[in-house]
Amino acid sequence: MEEKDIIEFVRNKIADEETIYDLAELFKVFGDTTRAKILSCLEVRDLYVSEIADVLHMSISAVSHQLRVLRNAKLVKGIKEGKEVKYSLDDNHVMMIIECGMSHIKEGI
Amino acid sequence: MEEKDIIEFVRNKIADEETIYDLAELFKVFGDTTRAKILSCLEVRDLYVSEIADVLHMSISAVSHQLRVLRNAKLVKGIKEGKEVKYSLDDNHVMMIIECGMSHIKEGI
DNA sequence: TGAATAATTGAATAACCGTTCAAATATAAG
DNA sequence: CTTATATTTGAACGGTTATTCAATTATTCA
Repeated sequence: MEEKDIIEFVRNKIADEETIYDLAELFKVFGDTTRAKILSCLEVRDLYVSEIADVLHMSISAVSHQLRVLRNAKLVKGIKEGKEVKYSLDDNHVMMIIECGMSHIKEGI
Repeated sequence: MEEKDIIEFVRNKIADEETIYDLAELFKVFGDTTRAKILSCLEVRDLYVSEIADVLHMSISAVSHQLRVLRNAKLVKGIKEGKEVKYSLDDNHVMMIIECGMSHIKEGI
C-alpha cells in the first residue's frame, strides 16, 4: 500500500470528528480530581451538596460549580428536597466507566 | 444514621486519595481532542509520526508533543525503525476504555 | 565526512479551567 | 414579613497546558 493510500485509509476509517470531540469532552469531565472524588462519593450513596463538601473538605461553592459540570455532562442528577438538593449518579454507565479506568490502573499499568 | 456518621461512612468507603488522583490523571490524557484523534488513528493501524501528522493535518511537532504525553501515560508505545518511529497502542486496555466511552456517547445521553 | 530526513525537545505565547469571594436565588421557619 | 439556611451563580485570579517556532539529536545515504 502506497504512503498516500495509507493516509486516506486511516482517515476514512477513524471515527468522525464530532464523535471524537464528544468522546474527549466526556473523558475531560472525569479528568479532574475534584470531579472524580465527587463521583466516588456518589458511588457510595446519594448525597446533599453540603454533605459532599463535608466529606471532601471543600467549599460548598467549589462543589456546586463542579456539580454543574457533571450535570451538564449528564453524569449526575440533582433532585430538590425542600431547601436541599440530593445528588446521585445519573445512570450506571457512569460507574461502568469509572470501573473501566480503575481496572486499567490496578493492572499496574 | 446521624449526619456526622454519614460523612464518616462515605469518607471511609470511597477509594483512597491516590487511586482517585491516578484515575483522574488517566482520564485527563483521554480528555483532549488531539490525543483522542491520535488514539483513534492508532486503533486503525500502527503509524509513523509523520503519518499521524498527515492524517490529522497537524504539525509533526504538535503530534510528537502529544505522543510524549500518551507515552508517559503508557497508552501508546513507539518503536524505532531506522530514522522513523512506529507508534502503536500500548495494550488493549486502551481500546477498551475508548469503546467504553463510545458506548456512553452512542446511547443518546 | 557531509547533506538530508525523521523525530524530539525547550521556550514562549495564548487559551482554558478550577477555585475563591461576593452576591443572588430559593425555600423553610419564626 | 423577616430571618436563617441551602444552593447557585458570576467575575476575577492563578495555574495548567496545547500549539508554535527554532534548535537539536539520530539515522540514512551519497
